[in-house]
Amino acid sequence: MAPAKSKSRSGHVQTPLPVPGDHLTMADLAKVAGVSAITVSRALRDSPLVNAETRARVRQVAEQYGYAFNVSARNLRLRRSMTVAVVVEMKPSLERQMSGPYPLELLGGITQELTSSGYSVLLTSLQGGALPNTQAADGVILLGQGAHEDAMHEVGRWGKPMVVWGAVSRHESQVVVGSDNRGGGALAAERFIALGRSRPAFLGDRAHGEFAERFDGFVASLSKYGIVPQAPVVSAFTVNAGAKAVHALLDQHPQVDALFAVSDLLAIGAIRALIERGRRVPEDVSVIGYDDTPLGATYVPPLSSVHQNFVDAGVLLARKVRALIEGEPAGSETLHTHLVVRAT
Amino acid sequence: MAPAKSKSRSGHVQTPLPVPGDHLTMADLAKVAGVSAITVSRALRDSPLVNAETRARVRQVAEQYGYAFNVSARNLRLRRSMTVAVVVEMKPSLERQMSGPYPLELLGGITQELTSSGYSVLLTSLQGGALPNTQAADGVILLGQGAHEDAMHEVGRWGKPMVVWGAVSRHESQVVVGSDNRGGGALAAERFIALGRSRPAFLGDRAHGEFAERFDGFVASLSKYGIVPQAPVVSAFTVNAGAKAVHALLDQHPQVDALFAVSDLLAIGAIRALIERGRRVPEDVSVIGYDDTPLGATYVPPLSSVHQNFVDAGVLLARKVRALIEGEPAGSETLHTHLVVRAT
DNA sequence: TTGAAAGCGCTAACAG
DNA sequence: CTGTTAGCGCTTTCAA
Repeated sequence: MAPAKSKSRSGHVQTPLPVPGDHLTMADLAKVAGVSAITVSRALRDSPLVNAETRARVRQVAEQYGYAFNVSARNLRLRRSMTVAVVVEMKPSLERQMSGPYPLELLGGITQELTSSGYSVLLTSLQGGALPNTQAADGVILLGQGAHEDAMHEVGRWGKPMVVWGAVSRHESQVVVGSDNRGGGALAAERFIALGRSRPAFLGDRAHGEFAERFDGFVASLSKYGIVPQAPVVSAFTVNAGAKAVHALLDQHPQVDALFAVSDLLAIGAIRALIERGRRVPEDVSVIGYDDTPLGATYVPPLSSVHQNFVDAGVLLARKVRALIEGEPAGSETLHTHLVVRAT
Repeated sequence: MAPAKSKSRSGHVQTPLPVPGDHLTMADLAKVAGVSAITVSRALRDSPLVNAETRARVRQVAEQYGYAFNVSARNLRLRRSMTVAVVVEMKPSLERQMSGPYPLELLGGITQELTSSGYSVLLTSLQGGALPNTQAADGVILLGQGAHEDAMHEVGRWGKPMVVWGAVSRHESQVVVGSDNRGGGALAAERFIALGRSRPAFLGDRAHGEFAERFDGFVASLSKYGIVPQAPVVSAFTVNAGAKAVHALLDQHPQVDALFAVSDLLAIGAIRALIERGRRVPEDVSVIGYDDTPLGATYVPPLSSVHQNFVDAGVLLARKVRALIEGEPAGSETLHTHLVVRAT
């Protein structure tokens, strides 16, 4: 009395043939298609080890029966998860505001590239410790505003392929993708020079790796013309912080004629302060922001800003983890940056 | 000659005991701790079916040997993925701008709630069709700006627990979480009434479900005072669209004295247009935006806006899919909304 | 080109 | 409280 396999919802012991809508396995499909399970597996993966005809038949059956591939089984067998964990700081705080579409575009690029190559994207934040699921990822991408040194070390300890978004120069031993911050700073400097400005200032917290690089590029380019910029203390990322810093700056250096801010938000705060102090923008003071946010673009006056393509950045991050996971080499890389000149 | 198991990196056939740093299984831990694999499994899951002492020993060994739990194996065995797919529109387009921290906060809330209850968050976009990985999720959360009817039906067809972020009233048969859009509209209306305004207008595309609700709430509250608002055509989400709409509105109805916009961006565009047309804000025209973005809060003048807590919304979405997955009931729900009164 | 056997690491079900 | 047995669904050998 060999008990017939009867998972089918139809439930007839005499009908081992599955029914569309059932929960199917490759073995079930195999039965229907008159082949073995391994052949189904091959057909579904486009293996060259299967006849084109057979493959077509199998796929057709799979389609018809609404077969759903079991990822867990494959992963268990392959000892891989085909998953990349993305660690993001999702709690916008006062000092560290996740403004604009920036992180979302980055996520978009990552997701697009990774999913189209068969990986899936696991979203995680830092709080709460590493989940088993996160630890099972084949690789990790670290986002956030660059201050995640601790996270970097923690994740680094897992010994997994890891790629970081941030300031490239800071972490020699890691694979880092970042925009060309020095180049961005240089762009702003050159623009100011072209406009004949000679008393520029830099607005941004240089404790932040990426901003330090922008500052360096800014300073280096200006120094070719014998100019040394002011660099007032800026405590935060917000419009108010920008305004406050500029008020303080004007108290000390009323002749400032150009401002380069590390974010559009800061730049907007700067413009506000300038206007409150009777300066005209751009007649008296030129202002350049960073990130080219829609916010800046549609501000009055429309803000000139350094543009970075975050979607591309996301794609690049994804490619690099993938390379690392697959044992190929990958190095740090810097993304091209350009200046969008608008009214300011 | 029974071949000794020798996965250990140490490689000695005589040393079946694993070594810290190896790739370990529960069976390996079991050997070290002098128990069986199932006991290890129970200990690690805090099952009551295991002695406290045994549990402690097992956990200690696991810790010491750097044991990594294999999620795939558990998922295969349990026939679950412990994963929730989040479908997001990550490509900010011109008409549908993902402005502000909105989607990221939502994601933050979702991630926080889901990961802390053992689920992981799988990020997916719509393009490229449903990946096997996505289809394997135990549940789905649909984000995006509400126009994802097609996605909703597609995902609905998978027959998985699904929760949607958007306009609650639109989809009776689905579990929808959304902010109290009608309430938000009413809040704006009441504020205008309190300010003695009598010729208000609504700014936003009513083809969008959530905006239609805001409009309804706005109209309903105003009607109690016998007031019918203007509702010019607004084509997009941007500052420019807001400005354009208001210019057109002023051409037709120069006496407008209050504007309620469905987004802060739109509201800012509106203020710009008002000023260009010589109107003072708020002396001549009151303006209220939506979403209470940092952008609006720090604008000059600081924008009054309807606030919604997106982190809470994310948490709620997460709780509801989880409930659905676990077979508990869950209904649609509306989130409290309040008006932040600033200068406008 | 196809198939049979084996096993990835875990846990539910049933003994003991 | 602990253990034995079995099997989740897939794919890498190896053989035909």
